[in-house]
Amino acid sequence: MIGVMALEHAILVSLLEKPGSGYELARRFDRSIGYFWTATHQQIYRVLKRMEQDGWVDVRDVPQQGRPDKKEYSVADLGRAALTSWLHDPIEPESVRHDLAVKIRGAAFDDDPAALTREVERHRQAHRDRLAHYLAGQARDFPESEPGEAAPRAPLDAERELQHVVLRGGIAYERMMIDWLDDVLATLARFGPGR
Amino acid sequence: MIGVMALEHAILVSLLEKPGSGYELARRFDRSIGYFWTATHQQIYRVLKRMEQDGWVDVRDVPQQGRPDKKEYSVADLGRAALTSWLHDPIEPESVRHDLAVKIRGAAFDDDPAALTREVERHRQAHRDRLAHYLAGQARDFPESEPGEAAPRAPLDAERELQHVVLRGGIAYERMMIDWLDDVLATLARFGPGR
DNA sequence: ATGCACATGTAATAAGTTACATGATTCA
DNA sequence: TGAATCATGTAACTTATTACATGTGCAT
Repeated sequence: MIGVMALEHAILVSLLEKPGSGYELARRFDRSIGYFWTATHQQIYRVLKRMEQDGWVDVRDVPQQGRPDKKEYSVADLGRAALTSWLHDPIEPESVRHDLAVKIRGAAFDDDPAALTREVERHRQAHRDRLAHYLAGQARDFPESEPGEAAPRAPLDAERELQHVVLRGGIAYERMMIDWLDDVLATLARFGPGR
Repeated sequence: MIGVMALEHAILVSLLEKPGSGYELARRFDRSIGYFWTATHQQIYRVLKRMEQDGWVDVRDVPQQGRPDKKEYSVADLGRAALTSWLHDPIEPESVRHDLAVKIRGAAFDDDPAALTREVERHRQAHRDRLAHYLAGQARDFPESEPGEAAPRAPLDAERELQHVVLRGGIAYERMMIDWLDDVLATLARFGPGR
């Protein structure tokens, strides 16, 4: 078996970090985990059901005051074994899908290339927003990391260190994207007015 | 309608750059276009058939010597209009899927974190290979760009400039990934031996 | 009463992957 | 004759998206 079905594994990692309900998982997938994996609540509930049937997770009904009851999921032994197995299984270096790159090459055949400039500026702003959000998260959750320093000075526990290095990856990605979109805008400006 | 169904649009762009058969498209999706969009030949033949039915592309039987005949596809007016419409339609800044990031956070719950080191090294090598491939392509197809210079000196035609800026994006992405994977390896080394 | 955050789902559709299948021509 | 490249497809399955659907409790 090759590296497939990663949503299950992302859920397992998230539940190992902290047990929670489908709703809570959906919110995490809009935040920290969502930085490198997206999933809607519909998908999460469906997969969670299957994982429960397969014995990967345990469920516990949690009555709540002031809000609807919830089902709290936690990782069972079988789930942990499945995760370990997946972790030891090599995966293919991911194949990227960049809609925006398709649009940029497509702009050569567009009568109105100014539309692309506006679109690229929108995306650039979105990446700036995301970068600001990541940096705020880093300052809040990893205050020990000095600005300009790639790594914390003293070794911490593995879980936190690994969360931090993933966050640094997100930060590097957003910075790269902003720089590249600047390059795209400069390129568009160079031949745009002369058309 | 929001920005969906981008395979059709990637095919339209590719056919506008140069008409070709499904087989040729599949090979392009393993090369230049494949840098930012992947598709198998099965997918391409299926979508091409639908696009033909919708009048987006024209087909022409091309008898060949020394090899099987092929169907050459080219973009019809309806297809060009569909592309323009999609180009002018804003798309969401893409949601990323990084299996490797899931694995990295998951490694905190793995008995054998050395397995992740090997996996990260494999990925790092794959990104180095891809970077070398991109740089070779740049040297071959855009010799006017000086090393260390972000952009060509004299304005070229839009199609080439846009292809080049997309390639520069691929190069920036691979460089960022290699640097980040170095950071990951350093992080793993810091707490790995002490476990 | 209206809207919002919390909470959990089903159904239909679209998109993507994997396995299977065929056939031509060239070259060793 | 056997492998490699070129060329085109079908079928089954899995995954992801979109639309629809329901209900609690709190605050305004």
